[in-house]
Amino acid sequence: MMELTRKGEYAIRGIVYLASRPPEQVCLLSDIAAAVDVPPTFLAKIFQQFSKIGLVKSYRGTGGGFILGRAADRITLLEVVEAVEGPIIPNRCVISKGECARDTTCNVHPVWVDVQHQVRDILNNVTLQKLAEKQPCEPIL
Amino acid sequence: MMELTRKGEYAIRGIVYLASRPPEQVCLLSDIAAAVDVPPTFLAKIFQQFSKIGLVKSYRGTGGGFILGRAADRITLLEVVEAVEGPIIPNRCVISKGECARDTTCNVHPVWVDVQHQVRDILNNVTLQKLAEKQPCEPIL
DNA sequence: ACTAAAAAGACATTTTAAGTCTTTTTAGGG
DNA sequence: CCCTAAAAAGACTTAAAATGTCTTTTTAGT
Ligand code: SF4
Ligand code: SF4
Repeated sequence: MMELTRKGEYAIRGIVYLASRPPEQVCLLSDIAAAVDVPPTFLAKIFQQFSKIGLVKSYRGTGGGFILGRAADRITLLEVVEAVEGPIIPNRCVISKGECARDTTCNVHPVWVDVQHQVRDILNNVTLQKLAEKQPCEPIL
Repeated sequence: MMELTRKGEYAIRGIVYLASRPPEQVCLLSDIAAAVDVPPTFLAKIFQQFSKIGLVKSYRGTGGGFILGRAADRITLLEVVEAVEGPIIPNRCVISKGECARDTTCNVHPVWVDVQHQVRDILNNVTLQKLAEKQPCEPIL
């Protein structure tokens, strides 16, 4: 249950890789796809979605490619995930009031609201910058 | 993303209803299904799964039906959900070490581990007893 | 004009979800 | 012992979503 799809996983890998590159450096989709081991045509679809909402900026034609739409420390994992997977919905009754007729009396409903908040909170506190930075050094065991 | 299936939703509704009935009282599947508005044949499959792992106890033949397998305060929502949906897996790299070759260096991996723990923690702290109890009284606004 | 690259959208395949139907097993009652 | 009520088991069906691919179009640099 609650499993991220491959699309979501690929999306994260791709944009984290982009965040790890020097800013302002335009990256070819084919290079990103090769680096993160994702089918190029599939990653293309994903980056088109990113582009539409401004998470990345695209340049067409010769010398084209992608750069981040904003600084890496101002893009959260939550944004990336929701861009391709849609909103975090542990159960349909959290979509909006009235989705389930029982929601006013149901004792389970608040649990899903809680889950939604916790998950969103975790993902919202992780930036692409943090994800892209190299491990400084292994903790001593 | 992360959406409970109908099967999971139906499973919860069914067993919470059972928990709301007097203990030791055998309930007909058809009655439960009608009460929680779930297709009886589908709920039958769900309760068979419950029965196999002891979450409910079944009696066959005339006068048969279902009762809870344990006291309602000793069955958690986590158990119910995992019984029908499988384990809480936000991403496949949390299934086991080695599922993703990148997991030792990947900065995203610990985020999914965190999500898994938080969600499991929430669901594990809700018992069927809490879910079955009637709202005592509305909080005064 | 030629070429490189992303955008758009139609198409294909596989897997999962969401049930249904039929047959079998079990148990109680007359 | 037979009849009936009920769950168990398993095959089957249909619809939707996931996971891609392929082709054509647009854009931009040389
Ligand atoms: S958890 Fe409660 S409110 Fe939410 S869908 Fe289920 S019955 Fe409805
Ligand atoms: S989050 Fe990291 S470790 Fe997990 S599947 Fe993705 S790349 Fe692998």
